[in-house]
Amino acid sequence: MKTSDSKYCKCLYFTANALARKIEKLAKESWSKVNLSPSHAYLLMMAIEEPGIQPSALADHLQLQPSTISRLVEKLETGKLVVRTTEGKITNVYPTPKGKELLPKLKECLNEFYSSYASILGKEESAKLVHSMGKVADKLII
Amino acid sequence: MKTSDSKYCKCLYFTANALARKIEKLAKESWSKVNLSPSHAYLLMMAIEEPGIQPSALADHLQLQPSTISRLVEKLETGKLVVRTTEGKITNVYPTPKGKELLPKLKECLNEFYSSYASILGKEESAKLVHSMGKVADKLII
DNA sequence: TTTAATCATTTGTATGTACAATTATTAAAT
DNA sequence: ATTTAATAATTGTACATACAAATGATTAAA
Repeated sequence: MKTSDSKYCKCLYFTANALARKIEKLAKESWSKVNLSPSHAYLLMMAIEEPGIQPSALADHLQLQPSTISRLVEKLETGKLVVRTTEGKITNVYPTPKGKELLPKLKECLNEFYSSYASILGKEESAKLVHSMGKVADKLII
Repeated sequence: MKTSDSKYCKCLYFTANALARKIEKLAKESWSKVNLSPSHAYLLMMAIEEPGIQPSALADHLQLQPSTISRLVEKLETGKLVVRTTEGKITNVYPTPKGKELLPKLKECLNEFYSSYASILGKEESAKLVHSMGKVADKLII
């Protein structure tokens, strides 16, 4: 059944979640090549591009709760892709060499993901949607 | 930080999920009055409006996996809001009297949720967004 | 009629996410 | 200077969701 045939297709909750789940699935496929979930991959990319980035900044950029960031970093650390150092109350997250090595592949996955949805939705339409979703999300400061 | 200020604000994965999480939060607040998560509430409403509905139909309408439906129904059954009967390979989900009693409150929550986001986003803009998200979700048959 | 395939649903297990509480550190206020 | 408040991050716990495998029932094929 199509999303727009559902009984609740006019509900923002329902539609936003249905869409997010489908996109998540597509993204997971793209990142399966590096054995990372999309969230882990984005976090790792941030740590590579901004070595020493703090969990609070990661939470801001990824729009996730600090506790979630802890868990994500924990897992990447187990996989030896990042390391944490703590001085005082501040923690820094650095990529390991193994993590840095992954960068080209990560970008490949990202591009593959981009083009996979662009080919389905159209480049312009998807960009427009992303923009309007972002605008709406901004207003929902809860 | 705003969603549109994030490093990944142009990524469909990131934006769709950030938006969905924010909406989920808003929805949870609305349904906290009946002590149900939004998904449970929608499922219960469907069971009330279509007594005997099958898990597979629920999965279709709610765009969730059958296993997820099992778990949702399980919990509603524990709370004595629905019951399951099984004949052969087919299961039917019926609301209990206690479940049915909840209907007016459920609709109140739904309306409160609708107006809470309409007041933030505007009635027309939110309707437009829902529509375009639905259209995109339809294309993403994965 | 027996066997195989398909279908509807449920379990086992894992994962990402969040909330609330906690620890540890730094800054502010009296 | 001591107490209080604020900040950064982590843990305990819980939950919605999904995948893969298993169960049980029906239908189709041999």
